[in-house]
Amino acid sequence: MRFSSQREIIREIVESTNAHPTADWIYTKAKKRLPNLSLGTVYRNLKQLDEEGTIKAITDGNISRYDWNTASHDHMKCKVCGEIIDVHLQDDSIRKKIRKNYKFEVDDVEMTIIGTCKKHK
Amino acid sequence: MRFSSQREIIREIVESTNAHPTADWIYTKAKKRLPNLSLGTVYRNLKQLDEEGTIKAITDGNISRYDWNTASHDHMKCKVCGEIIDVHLQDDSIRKKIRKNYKFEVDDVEMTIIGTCKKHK
DNA sequence: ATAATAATAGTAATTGTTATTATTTATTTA
DNA sequence: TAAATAAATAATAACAATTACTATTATTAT
Repeated sequence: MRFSSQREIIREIVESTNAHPTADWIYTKAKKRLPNLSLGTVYRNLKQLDEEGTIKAITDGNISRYDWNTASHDHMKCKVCGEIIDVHLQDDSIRKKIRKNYKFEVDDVEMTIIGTCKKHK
Repeated sequence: MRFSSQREIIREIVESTNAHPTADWIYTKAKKRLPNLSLGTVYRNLKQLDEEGTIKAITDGNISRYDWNTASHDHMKCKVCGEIIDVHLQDDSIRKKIRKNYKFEVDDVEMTIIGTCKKHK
């Protein structure tokens, strides 16, 4: 994969926030620096960055969000405000349990806690 | 909510499989019994059945699937064949941990294990 | 510097889902 | 039982998120 300034800026924007932004949010932000950026370029680069493991695509309802934090962690999603909060809940008991009981090779454990955050309960 | 034969058939179809079908799959199956069923009717009824707690909508990548099993359980998804296998991994240590450490009110814990199933590894 | 080709902008197309509306159907009321 | 009511429907259009296409531009190897 060769250098592109578009991709660099997209990566910087993802890395600048803990808010798990959508492609469109990233596009709007990047557009200020690259006025004739196009949305397809954002999607293509986010996919590439995800594939090379620089960022991680996560799924929120039926839309994609992007996380700079590629280390294993979980999310708590507030159904009132939609905020997605990083949290670490997994221990390796889950992977152990799978290894023990199922013939299934684990790549990743995705866990989202749905509920109400402290600001809204 | 009043009776409709469309909704009954949609519910029966969801309850007939462990394959976590999509709206479109349900539509195709239901269409054989109700030749002028429309896809909007399928979506509307799936939403209603989910809201009243008869079935549970789950998210797979960026599309919706539907599960007759409304009891708390987890999923293992094979990245080769796409199959979603029911599994029970959670114990209440996760909910306990959240209660202890965060001011967050939990409604639901969604956990999906991504990996390779026994048929494909 | 030049050639090869990956990445881009701009745009069209596709997919999954929701909204609209005239008509039909289940339920309530007389 | 028949008429009044309002919820549900089929058909279709609209929508939002994402992907595909193509002529042009930019990066890199020679």
